[in-house]
Amino acid sequence: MASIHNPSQNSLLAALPAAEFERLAGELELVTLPLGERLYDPGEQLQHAYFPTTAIVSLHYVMESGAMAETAGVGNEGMVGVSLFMGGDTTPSSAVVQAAGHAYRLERQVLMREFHRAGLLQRVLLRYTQALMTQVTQTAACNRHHTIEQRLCRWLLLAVDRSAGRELVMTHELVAGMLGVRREGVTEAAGRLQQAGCISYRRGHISVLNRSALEDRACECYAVVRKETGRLLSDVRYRQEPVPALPVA
Amino acid sequence: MASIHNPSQNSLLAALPAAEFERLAGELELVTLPLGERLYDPGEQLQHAYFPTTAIVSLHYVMESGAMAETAGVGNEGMVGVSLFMGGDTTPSSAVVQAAGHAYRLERQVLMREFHRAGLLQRVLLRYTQALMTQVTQTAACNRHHTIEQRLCRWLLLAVDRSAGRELVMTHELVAGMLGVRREGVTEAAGRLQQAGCISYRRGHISVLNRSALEDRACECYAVVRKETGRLLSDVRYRQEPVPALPVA
DNA sequence: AGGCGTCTGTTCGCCACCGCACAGACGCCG
DNA sequence: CGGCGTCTGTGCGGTGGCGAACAGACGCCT
Repeated sequence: MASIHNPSQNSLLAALPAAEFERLAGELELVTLPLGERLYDPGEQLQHAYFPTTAIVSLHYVMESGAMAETAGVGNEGMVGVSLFMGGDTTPSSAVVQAAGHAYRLERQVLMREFHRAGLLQRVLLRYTQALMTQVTQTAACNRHHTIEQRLCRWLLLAVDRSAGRELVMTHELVAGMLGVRREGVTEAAGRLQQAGCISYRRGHISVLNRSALEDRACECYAVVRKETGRLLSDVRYRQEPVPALPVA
Repeated sequence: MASIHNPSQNSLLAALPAAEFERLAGELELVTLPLGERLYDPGEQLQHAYFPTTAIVSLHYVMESGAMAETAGVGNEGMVGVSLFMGGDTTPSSAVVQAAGHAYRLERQVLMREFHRAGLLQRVLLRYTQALMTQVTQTAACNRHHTIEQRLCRWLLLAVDRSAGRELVMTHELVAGMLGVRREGVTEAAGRLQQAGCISYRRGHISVLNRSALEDRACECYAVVRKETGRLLSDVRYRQEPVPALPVA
């Protein structure tokens, strides 16, 4: 049963040299992450770091008014819980499972211990944190200057890049939460994209039909995030089986 | 002449134990940063890290369209150039001097060497990076949900917190660039704040008259950033001579 | 003192997005 | 198979912010 799961499905873990990988492998615990599960809440002391393989996790911030906005997403290219090794142990954000799947998790103490060995793991984690920062930065600018439709395209592309297939289990309502907009706004934008043949959807499911058309309608932010993630994690990339790989220089 | 300047005016440097501080002191170069100077541009290989003392630096992102938005500000509580030790050497953002003043800078190689000693400097820098991430995250959410007036209040408060006095040398035009809005929007919002007695301004200068009134009109984001920065840098705080210190738990 | 570049004030039409309200449709579950 | 909860479609008025255009005012510079 566990044979189909392997820590090296996560790019960060896969990037480690054999010795470090082996040392960690014994400590990694495979967990199943159901849709909607909260990995941590604002101000909460983190106990584990998560390395998603098939799951996708969304980092977001909830305002006093209840309004929310996603600041970054994490798939098999990254990890959840960077503040463990950055210090401070908590953040004002929360992390919620956006697509059910699996992840390997590591105890807080184990992660800290390995991080402070100053081996390749440290290097990989810091680089990933830098990529995460880029993503958040881009989201900040994007939120300010781009339309709902552009941001929806960007979000869909980033989401399918992290998925095995091209169908997302996702309602307009949830997407609206991620983008920090009204549900109706998503319905309208999605309707236009469907009419244009970029995507198709039915109650709770969204499929990407035409990647490049979506990329044309997306804002520059998608390409920036993708390119920068590729650059920083060089040989370590997003999972992208059926995807015509962007030439990551 | 140099006697009035001291590296310990920067909180991160001041937080170092004597031994580490001394070792660095010889390598720190005092520089004068004039308004508008660009410390780095997107994609450029960084050569120095900057630890501001009296200067304030703004990190921002410029879109293809030319529109821009600040993602974070750095004063004497922080440093510019975290990507040096995070890896990757470059970022898609740029750093521009927002308020003229001084900073100490460190050669790239020296910073790297000291960072990898894994002493307190590393710890301090990672914690600061975490605080920076909080600031960017908050900006992302704020850009999505708050009005120009609220964001202007937040921005003014963060700016005076980093300044010695309560007057900022700053035009509406520049502020608009930071907030990623039209100049006219800033003029209108500033007009209202002046009428309410929160601030006063004249051509190129803005003075904060009533902090608490500004705080009331600001969005929650100001308090979150300030509190989180205080928490992460515990004994290491924003300069705040005339400011009634927030109880930083 | 005069002149000019920059900064500020104000106005007007326009549009993306909001908040609300409600109709229909899907699909799970008893 | 019928029923109900959730999700999707659509329409309405309201508004914050945009883009453009221009008048006035400040203040530096000669």
